[in-house]
Amino acid sequence: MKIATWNVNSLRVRLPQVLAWLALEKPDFLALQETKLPDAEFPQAEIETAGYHCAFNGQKTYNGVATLSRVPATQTVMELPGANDPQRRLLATTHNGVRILNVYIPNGQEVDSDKYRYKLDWLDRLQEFLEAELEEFPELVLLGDFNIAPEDRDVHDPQAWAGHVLCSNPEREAFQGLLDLGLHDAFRLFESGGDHYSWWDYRQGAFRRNHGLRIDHILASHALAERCVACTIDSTPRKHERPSDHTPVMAQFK
DNA sequence: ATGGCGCGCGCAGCGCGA
Repeated sequence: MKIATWNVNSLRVRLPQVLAWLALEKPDFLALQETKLPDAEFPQAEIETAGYHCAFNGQKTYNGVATLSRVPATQTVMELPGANDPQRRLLATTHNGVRILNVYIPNGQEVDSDKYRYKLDWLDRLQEFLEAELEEFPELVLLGDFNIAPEDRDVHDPQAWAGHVLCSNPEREAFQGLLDLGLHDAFRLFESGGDHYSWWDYRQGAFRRNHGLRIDHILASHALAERCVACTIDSTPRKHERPSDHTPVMAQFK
């Protein structure tokens, strides 16, 4: 079983790359973030032709998540409990007993801004939701664009980023809180070193210089982590013409 | 110190991302 996540920064623009990547890697699941299109404009026919079912939770212009899968979804949830939030950032689905929580966690813009407070509040609500979900679904994956670099080894220049959004202590503590509920960072099951990133700024030749951050994650419950045999970041799509600034992360389970 | 790129919207230039 292969499970992947990719922030595509507009599915309209990136659809050809997504279809090519599906054909090449043949994952069982692909969680997309920043689809940036309303549900009525979701390219369902093209993706079904490629052999995937689609669950999607989108809006115009901003945000939007979708989960592509070989097995159709049941038990779909599109809202975190406890808030009436118009931003489409969550999609929870079940596929033959495997629970997939696809998230586009808020960016936060700047520490102490309103958007930063919204991010921390969103993470609090995710923590509560995840706790309940783990009781119901032992085989669970929480994956997506977390907009958090969990540790300094996930940052190309930790000194420059110290205390800034994506690296601040409250964000990192919230990330650790998710792990403490019983999740494992799949990438760190296999690789303890630095220089492995999932996002690079479009500017300053950041990709060429490997000036990136590891902010896209696949977190697996105990039951699935025991079966995890690989987790890799595929940087090849970042080399394409008109790339997303994020690149896919994929985990394999026996 | 600032913006640097790419996207959406919509037709100019701005908000946003990270």
